[in-house]
Amino acid sequence: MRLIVARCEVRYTGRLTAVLPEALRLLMLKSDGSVLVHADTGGFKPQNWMTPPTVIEEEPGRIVVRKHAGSTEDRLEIIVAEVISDVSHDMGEAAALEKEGVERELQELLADAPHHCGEGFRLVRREWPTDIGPVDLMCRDSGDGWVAVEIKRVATIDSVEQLTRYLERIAADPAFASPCRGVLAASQIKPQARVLAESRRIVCVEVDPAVLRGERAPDLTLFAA
Amino acid sequence: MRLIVARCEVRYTGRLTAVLPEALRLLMLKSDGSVLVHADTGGFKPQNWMTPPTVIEEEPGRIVVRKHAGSTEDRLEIIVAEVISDVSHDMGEAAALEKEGVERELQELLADAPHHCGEGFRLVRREWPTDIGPVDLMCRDSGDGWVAVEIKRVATIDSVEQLTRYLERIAADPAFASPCRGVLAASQIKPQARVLAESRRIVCVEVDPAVLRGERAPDLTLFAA
DNA sequence: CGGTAGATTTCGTGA
DNA sequence: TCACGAAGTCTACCG
Repeated sequence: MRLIVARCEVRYTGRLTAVLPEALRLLMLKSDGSVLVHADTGGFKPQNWMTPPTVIEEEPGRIVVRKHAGSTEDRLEIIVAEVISDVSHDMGEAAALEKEGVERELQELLADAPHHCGEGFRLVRREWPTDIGPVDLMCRDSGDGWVAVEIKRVATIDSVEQLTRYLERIAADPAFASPCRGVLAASQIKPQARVLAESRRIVCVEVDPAVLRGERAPDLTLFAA
Repeated sequence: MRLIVARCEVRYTGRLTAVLPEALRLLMLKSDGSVLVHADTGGFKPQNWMTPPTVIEEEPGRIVVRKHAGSTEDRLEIIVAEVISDVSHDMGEAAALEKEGVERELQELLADAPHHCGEGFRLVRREWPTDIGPVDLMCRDSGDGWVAVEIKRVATIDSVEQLTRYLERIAADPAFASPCRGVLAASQIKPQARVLAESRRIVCVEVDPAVLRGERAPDLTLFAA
């Protein structure tokens, strides 16, 4: 990784046109071809950047980063007025991130305990294929009726639209003799999503990942213990 | 801005739990409180991070970053095994980014020239309010009929869903005596969005921002000149 | 390579 | 503060 602290002007042309007036910034050139321009503020996001694959050309006072983007070309031009610091570090391989708590884990937990989505639910299969994408969980309820379960970490209006599209496709599928209803299961369900879901007769279920993992008893809060 | 190159292990707990095994990485501490952990690969995104507002505690061999996130707390813990480099730079204010070419500009251009959305279109108002959000442009067509125009840079299935919701709300609004049709205007319309739109009798219009800006003549390509 | 869905999305804006 | 929509979203996955 090469780190350059420099007074520079930056121009980007591609999906939009942008100009950063001359100022002191950090230029980060990664070994995978990424180029990031960071200011001392602005949080997470670089002020400007280019993701791999890139071609980097360097000449005194100027760094040009190019990238093919369909029929056109993305171009990041850095005009360097003054270099304060320019160092390189060989970092080798940085082991990948291990994480839990995302939607994938929620789907695994609910697949192992589908009754948390509704009383008497039994799993038929995960990732049930339809012609517009897979339903997260396809279940049968206590009356043997079909239930399509859509799982989200945070359920929004878009989640309801997504499940609605699946239900439309399933309703149009002659393989389904009996009707299929929908359940939206999520750690958090936005109020507007809940309203839209219920207006479409989709059942909303909020699930607590800690309960599913067995780390906390259901129907108990921290204060009730 | 403080730049630390160090062999370190990183643990994050908050919206999820994540662990980065010990490896050589760049730690970026911005003056606004942002903390970013970058590897030499992985492009745009830090391997781990925390956005302001944060509280940073430092002791030998350990940096802890905290942040209030609703009822709980986000915590980023960096266990530093070996420091390779540790430098600080005063960067002052980096002037803001100036950009054009985004959806906002497209909406302004089409508001000034609504006939690009359909022959004889006249603008009634921008950001026409409905109870589920504003319609980008509300127009009248050559026959004095209502037209709701949704503007996107890239139109996807979600864009069609959004416009459909607006049209549903407008149809249910007693203030509209005559029916309102929908037009989806975008620089690029995804094929599946086009199919869904046309199945719902929504007209699709692809617009070229360069033509709207008057930089290029309509109905001419670069090769036709 | 294009399309879809997820993300600790982040980020801005308006109520 | 909350909620919604845009983003040069970026990224992984699947066809």
